[in-house]
Amino acid sequence: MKVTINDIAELTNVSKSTISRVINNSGPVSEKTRNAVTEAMERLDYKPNEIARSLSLRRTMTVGVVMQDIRNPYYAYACWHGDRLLEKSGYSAVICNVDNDPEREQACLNSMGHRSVDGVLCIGPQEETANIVRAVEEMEIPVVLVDTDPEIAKIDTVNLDNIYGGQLVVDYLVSLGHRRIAFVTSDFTSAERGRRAGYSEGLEARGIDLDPSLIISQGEGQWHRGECPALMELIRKGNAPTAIFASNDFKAIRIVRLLHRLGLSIPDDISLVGFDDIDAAAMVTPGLTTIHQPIDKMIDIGVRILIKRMEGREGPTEHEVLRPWLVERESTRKVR
Amino acid sequence: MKVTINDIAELTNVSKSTISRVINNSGPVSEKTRNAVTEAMERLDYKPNEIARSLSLRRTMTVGVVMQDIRNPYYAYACWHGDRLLEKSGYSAVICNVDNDPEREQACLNSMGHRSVDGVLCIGPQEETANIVRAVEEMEIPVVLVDTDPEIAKIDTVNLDNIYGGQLVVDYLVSLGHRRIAFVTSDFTSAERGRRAGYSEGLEARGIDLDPSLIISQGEGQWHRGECPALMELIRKGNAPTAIFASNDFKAIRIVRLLHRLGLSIPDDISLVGFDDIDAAAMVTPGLTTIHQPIDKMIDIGVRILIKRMEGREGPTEHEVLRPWLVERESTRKVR
DNA sequence: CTGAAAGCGCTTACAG
DNA sequence: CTGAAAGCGCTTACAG
Repeated sequence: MKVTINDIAELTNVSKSTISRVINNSGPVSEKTRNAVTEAMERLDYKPNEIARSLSLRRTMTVGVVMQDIRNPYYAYACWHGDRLLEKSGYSAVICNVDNDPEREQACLNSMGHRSVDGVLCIGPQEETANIVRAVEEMEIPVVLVDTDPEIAKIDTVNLDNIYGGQLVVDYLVSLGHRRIAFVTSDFTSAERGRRAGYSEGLEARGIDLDPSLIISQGEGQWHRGECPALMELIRKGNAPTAIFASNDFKAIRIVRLLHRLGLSIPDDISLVGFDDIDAAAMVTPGLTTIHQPIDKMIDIGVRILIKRMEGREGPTEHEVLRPWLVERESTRKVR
Repeated sequence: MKVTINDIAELTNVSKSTISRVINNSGPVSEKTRNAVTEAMERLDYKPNEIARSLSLRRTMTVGVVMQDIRNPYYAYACWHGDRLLEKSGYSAVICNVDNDPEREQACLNSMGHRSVDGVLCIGPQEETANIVRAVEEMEIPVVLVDTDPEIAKIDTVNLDNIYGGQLVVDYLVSLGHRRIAFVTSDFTSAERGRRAGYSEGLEARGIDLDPSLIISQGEGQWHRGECPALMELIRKGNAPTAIFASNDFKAIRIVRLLHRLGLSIPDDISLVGFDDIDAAAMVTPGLTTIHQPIDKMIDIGVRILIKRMEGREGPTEHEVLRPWLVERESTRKVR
């Protein structure tokens, strides 16, 4: 039923070699036959079968995008941006969601091989990076990693300077007079661990002793449920910090809710700083002071590298590291 | 470089017909040759080329998912859920983002034809439905629409009863003693228009005259910028409603911010109800009372219909309409 | 149980 | 400028 190149050949009495030439604008074709063919294609509403094309050309012009969790708006945005860039360069994206599950990630990477994508872009942090490294090494197609760093020299990566970001937060809070600054996290990803390192180093640089009771780490499950018993305990005992640094905005927003229930006001009683600058950070009340992670720039660079590799350009492995910056909103103020 | 079925044939001295049989478990193969083939495949780490397979079989086992805006967390969730279901049935999803742009949507639908997906699932409301209808009619593959209703009898659709949802809100607010209930919207999609109709009908059913000054409609651009001058004006003039019904949670969250700036408290000064029950509705402070739209169920049904169609089962066009329900949180209270 | 052959819908040297 | 032929990597009647 679907019209093929043969139908056009039959209708126009032109060989499919020539028709292929007009479709792809490859090789010389006389004006006359070109017109005839073009007209026939329009008349029959002919569209080349991309599958057949891919098989012949041995390239599919699609790239696989593997996402840890597309439900996370931050990565959904990254995905959106990547898709747009790829499309501009004539590629289309096949998005594969792996839900932070290393097994599904492995399966996904495998199927990317089967489905014959021309390259793979992995977006988002993962707890475990061993499997991705193994998978990448087995692939014959280029892979670039954005916002996840297995620290393997031969894989192209684009990352944020999380340590610097952590320091920024501490510097800023200290400049507002805060000295009792809590850090809340899950230490789930290397990004969070970097932010924690920045927190420690920032305090040290300012000559503030690190109080271990102010570092609160709990599983992602608890965060999802919106609980943080350790922090509640601290406050109940009268040891409340004057400021809280949350390892990401998602956790910061949870904290807003918890403090509100306790009758504490942000920023009057406690200042709060997040990390990432997700959309919700600006929408929430009070607006969240946070560290802006330029995910769009990171994706820009990642896509650029990937396209370069897919076009066969070799060159040394790239490891880009971008610097974040602070966005001041309404959740922080000078300590009383 | 990539190992093909021919390499296996050569290595095992078995014809590729037979090898294909063991790969697909189609037709009889002796235990002995099956073992030999399986072993060879493992040894060479052979993976069938899905592109070639698709070309032969004339089905790709992929479905196109067209999203109006994947950055919208609500639809990102829908997409995630759909992807998961499809995967369970052996399909993989190609997600295509169209950014509420009818032209990009058209292009996307066209390219879906090229890329030879086996079916298309469209998720999310669109302002204009004429083009999708046209495109769908030209397609030789099944298409089902979720949460968008062009009101065309021959396209399968799954939708929410938005009118009923709007009535639910009014009933609930009236039961709390509210009579001055504002409705804020953009009237952008048919869903919003349905909610508005429910609002009007709900008021009428309760014998409350509709006050046109309490219906505030403004473009999505203004909502994005977080402005709502008409509402501000109303309040400044002392004509504040006692409750506000926002056509979706996104707008409700904007309202929270605006009222907060005015020094008004939710729910003490004004009650607020949203629509959709996005994740943020539960995370925000105060927790947002809203109408739960069971998008996962809607996707379930949509995918089920689509798979049925892709498997060739005909049957009458389906138009499912689901009922939403109210989720009470902290943004509403009895009128003083 | 197994294999040779044709076919899926394209592209691309090669020869004319 | 144009066409016949081979090939991309699979599947599937058909014959044995």
